[in-house]
Amino acid sequence: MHDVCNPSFSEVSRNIILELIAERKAECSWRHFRRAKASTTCETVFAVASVLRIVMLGNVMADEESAQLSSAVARVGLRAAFLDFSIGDLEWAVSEADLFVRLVKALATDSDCIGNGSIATLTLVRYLMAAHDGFPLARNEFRERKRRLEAANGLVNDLCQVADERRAKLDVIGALSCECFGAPLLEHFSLSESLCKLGTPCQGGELKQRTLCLQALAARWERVKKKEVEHSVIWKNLRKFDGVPIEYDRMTQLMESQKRKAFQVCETSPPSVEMAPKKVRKVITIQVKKEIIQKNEAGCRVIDLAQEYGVRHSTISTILAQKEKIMASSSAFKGVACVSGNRRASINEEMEKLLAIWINDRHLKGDITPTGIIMEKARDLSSADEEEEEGRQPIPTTVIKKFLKNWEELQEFVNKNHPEQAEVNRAGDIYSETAMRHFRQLLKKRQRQTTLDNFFQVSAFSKQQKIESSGSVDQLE
DNA sequence: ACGCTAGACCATGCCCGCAG
DNA sequence: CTGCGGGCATGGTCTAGCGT
Repeated sequence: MHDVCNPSFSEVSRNIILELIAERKAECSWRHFRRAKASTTCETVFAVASVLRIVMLGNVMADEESAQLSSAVARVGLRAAFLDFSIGDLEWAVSEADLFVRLVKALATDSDCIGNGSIATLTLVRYLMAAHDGFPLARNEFRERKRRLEAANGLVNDLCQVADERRAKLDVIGALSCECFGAPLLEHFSLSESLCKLGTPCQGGELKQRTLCLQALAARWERVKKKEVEHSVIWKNLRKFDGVPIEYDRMTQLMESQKRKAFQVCETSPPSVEMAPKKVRKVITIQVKKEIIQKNEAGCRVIDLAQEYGVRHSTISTILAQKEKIMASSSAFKGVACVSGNRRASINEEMEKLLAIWINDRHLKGDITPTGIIMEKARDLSSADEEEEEGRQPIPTTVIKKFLKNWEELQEFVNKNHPEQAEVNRAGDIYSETAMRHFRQLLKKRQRQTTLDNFFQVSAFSKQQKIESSGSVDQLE
């Protein structure tokens, strides 16, 4: 660790830093930087300068960049590499050099800069920001995160294979940017604009103006992000990746699942928070539930069943609590994954049974039943069920017919004799639509059901006849 | 097509009773 | 007291239905 009192430091490091930032013509950043150098260490100053270079030039991990950095280190006689600076020094430097941090933040959120940069860039900036925001990371943790983020870089490449390359990469980097800064990526803000707005000397009211500019940019991002579903998908998955590695297939599956949802508010929790893998809700079918109930009745313990079926013990308890309901229910279609608990299930079960009987009957007759006809039949049966669902006393068909006839007569009478026919017609149409339609449909359904019943009776009768006739033939033989 | 809502139900965490 | 089995309350997720 070198002391700042080293008389040669100021001039040498200033030159180096100016050299480093010359490419981007951001000399002004030195002025910000200078405020922090007075009592800090050489290593810290150099480290911050290195970060500045990384942020501005993009990819520190390239061999060429590393060589330049080593050269710079050699020239000022510092042994410290940029990854080896002390966290205490960095914290101090960052807290003192708030303007510098703002600059780094602004530059690092620029899409051109980040887009050309590496994950390592973000890692280092993240390190800066973590220290600045009060979440200092232990060195080992920092390195572990760096390792993970580099692995995440591989994930970026995978994503690029399944999505638009630049888009996906920017999305991931944007997500990483969120994670690094707790602030979003300003993806449409070019580097030159950043430098123009933020790279000039920051003094007095101008600083305030620039702060407002940053806030405006943040607001701009807020508008952009709401339209970007993929951002949240990749963001969330990157968070998961940073916590617990997830398989690529699993991730794409999650992406498909989450694309259906609206964009959720970008999370801004501290970067050290690790996310658990997204849980997947399993659906236990009626068949499986029945198996569970039967095994339990045979003496199998709840805990064993839970282990066997890979569910929580309380889930088994819940199933057992609903034992009667589950056992009473049935799926007319063997092998069909009839989802238990679906609120439509109970309504549909009866309909399924009737439908199965009907289809079986047609199969026995050698008919091939088209899907459309099956669906139509299902609708009919379902309608009949709904009528019973109401729980009211069924209205006799004759009463409905009489009622409808009376209504038609009433309409006819009013139309003939009322002075304001237009108004009456309008009111009559509304009433007919809202009240009378129900009874007309009810009558129609019953007529269909009667036809079906007749059909079943005829079928059953013909089958019975067939059986009897074949039996008599057997007897004769 | 999309968003909202209600209902169903699995997952989680906490609590209680019981046996050793 | 401790560990285990089971129940209960609550939250999260999914799906169907409905309105716009």
